[in-house]
Amino acid sequence: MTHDPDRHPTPNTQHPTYIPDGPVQVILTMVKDELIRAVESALEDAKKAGDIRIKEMPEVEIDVPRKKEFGDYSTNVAMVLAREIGAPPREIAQRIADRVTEHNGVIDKVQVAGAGFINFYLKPDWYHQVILRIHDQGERYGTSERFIGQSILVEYVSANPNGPITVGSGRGGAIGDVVSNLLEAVGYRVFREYYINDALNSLQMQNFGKSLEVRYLQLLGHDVKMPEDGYQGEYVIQVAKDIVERDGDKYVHLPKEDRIALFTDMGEYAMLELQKADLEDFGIAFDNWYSERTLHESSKVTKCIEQLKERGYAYEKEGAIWLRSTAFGDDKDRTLVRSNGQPTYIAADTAYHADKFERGFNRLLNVWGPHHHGYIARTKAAVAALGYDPNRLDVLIFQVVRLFSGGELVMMSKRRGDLVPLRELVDEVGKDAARFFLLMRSADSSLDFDLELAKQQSSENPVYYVQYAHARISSILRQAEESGVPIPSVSDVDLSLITHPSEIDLVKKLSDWPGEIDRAATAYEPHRLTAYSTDLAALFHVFYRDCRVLGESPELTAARLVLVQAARVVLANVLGMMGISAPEKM
RNA sequence: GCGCCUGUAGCUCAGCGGAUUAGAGCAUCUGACUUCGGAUCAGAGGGUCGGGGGUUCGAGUCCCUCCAGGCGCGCCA
Repeated sequence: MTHDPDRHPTPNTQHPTYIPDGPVQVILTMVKDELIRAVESALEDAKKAGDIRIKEMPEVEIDVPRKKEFGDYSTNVAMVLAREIGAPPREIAQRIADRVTEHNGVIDKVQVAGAGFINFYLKPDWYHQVILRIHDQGERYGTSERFIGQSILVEYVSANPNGPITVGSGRGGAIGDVVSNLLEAVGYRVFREYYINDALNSLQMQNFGKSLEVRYLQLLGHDVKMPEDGYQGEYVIQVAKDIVERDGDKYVHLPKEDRIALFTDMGEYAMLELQKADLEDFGIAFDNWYSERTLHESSKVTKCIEQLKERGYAYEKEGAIWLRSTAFGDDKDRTLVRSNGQPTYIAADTAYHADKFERGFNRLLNVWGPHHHGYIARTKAAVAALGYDPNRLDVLIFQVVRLFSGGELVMMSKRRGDLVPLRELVDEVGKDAARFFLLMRSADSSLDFDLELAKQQSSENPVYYVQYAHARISSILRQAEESGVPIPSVSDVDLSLITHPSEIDLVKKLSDWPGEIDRAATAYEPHRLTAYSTDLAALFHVFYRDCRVLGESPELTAARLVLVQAARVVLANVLGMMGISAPEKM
């Protein structure tokens, strides 16, 4: 078994890198920046003229208003300044608005509204720029170079190698995978890693080895009983069967201790293979599988403890060695080495995090399951005790998954819903639906997975709804080509024919994509993508109802084909970012 | 007892560092197909944003407190 840590991060070859070749202007940012500059210039002019008396320039924020009657963008800067100036916000807003237009070419109209908002209406040709850009950038559209030159190691799933990947871990997998995609899209070099909790002294692993050993002996007719806390799962018997089939009874006569050690090893190997396959069929692949055991074997754990002692953050008490994590805000100090001489999980995890930093990553992200929030403080403390800035480590905790079928909570015997094997879920609803549903809620919320809905092939099922939009677009483009209408080149098309409100709404949504990526990536919020994808699909369907593409005048058909093409690009990009297929036919 | 997460429409949930009249899907009711995929679309009803204080010109959003639910608090991992 080879899961030696790869000491040097290598470029990720298994996933597309979203790093663009040349400088990329993010559209949303571009327009926002222009508007910010326009407002700032207006403010400075007003200040010079004595219209507005302020000491320092405020930070100008540009928002997308909730309602489109309020324009394309708006700012609340006048309300922010109201207190300092001591004048009504609307009056200040008017003074700024009067000076804004002369500073910017994309603004069509400026309006003061509400409590003192300045609403901006953009010139229509700005939307044409969006379409041009999407065609120009294709699958790179939406990516940015914001974090170019930075690297991040994302650790996720990291289950014990003693069973199949569960639905709960699957949620972590989907989140980790898509967050990784997002981080790549904003310029990070991303390294995806699975930490194998395979320490030999771990009770879980020993217990697993014993259970496998018992199943093996039972299959060979020996009268041995499973330990009460043993692993009852069917898969343990299957692994034992495989061993009997391959090796027969050759382990029966070994000393019991040796036999258990051997079966722990063989079991782990089998489970890692199983887990890799489970994850692969779920669309997840790692750059590296990092074995906890190797940390002990290479004495990195020992060295790490020595280092902590030297730094004064590890001490001996009652025959054990403790981490002084309270020095960094943890509730209590934590045991690093038990009085029987065996290092704890935390000791290994500390060494592991040190190793991650030593490998040269700028940032670390751990995607952890619901039961690990208590470990954030101690892990950060350990990192800080070793002299690393704990702010370079982020931990994303996600909540439990519950499976529902026909309104009933699914229980597997006595097991919780999130202990159902991921494979069973994927077999039942498919990879695309499984991923979409597991991504659908914010990580902070527990997730109720509706199996019936996920299987449904109707618009009620969001993943079908979104994929249907993509298939529908593909169908239009296909039909255009079949009927001899060539897909025009953007430069040959008169985009000023794109004027219908449904067309404009669609384009505006397309223009949001770079901003959506940026926010979802920097806040580690992959669930935003599911919402964005359904919004985009909905706007396409509205457009489809209102605007015919084929059979209009050649010029209008050409313009709409270009728009439809752009929608397809973005829809495919969103689905691709989520690891979900974008079918041309369904 | 301490810590983390959650509490928004009948249900499942969005609501970004506070801001113009709180949103979506489902469910309910009413509508739309001789033409590009009806696996679609339109309209209607439905909310004291768990309660109470506070900060603010302005709070679902920030602070405090209480209540309810989930999950953690090991010389287990």
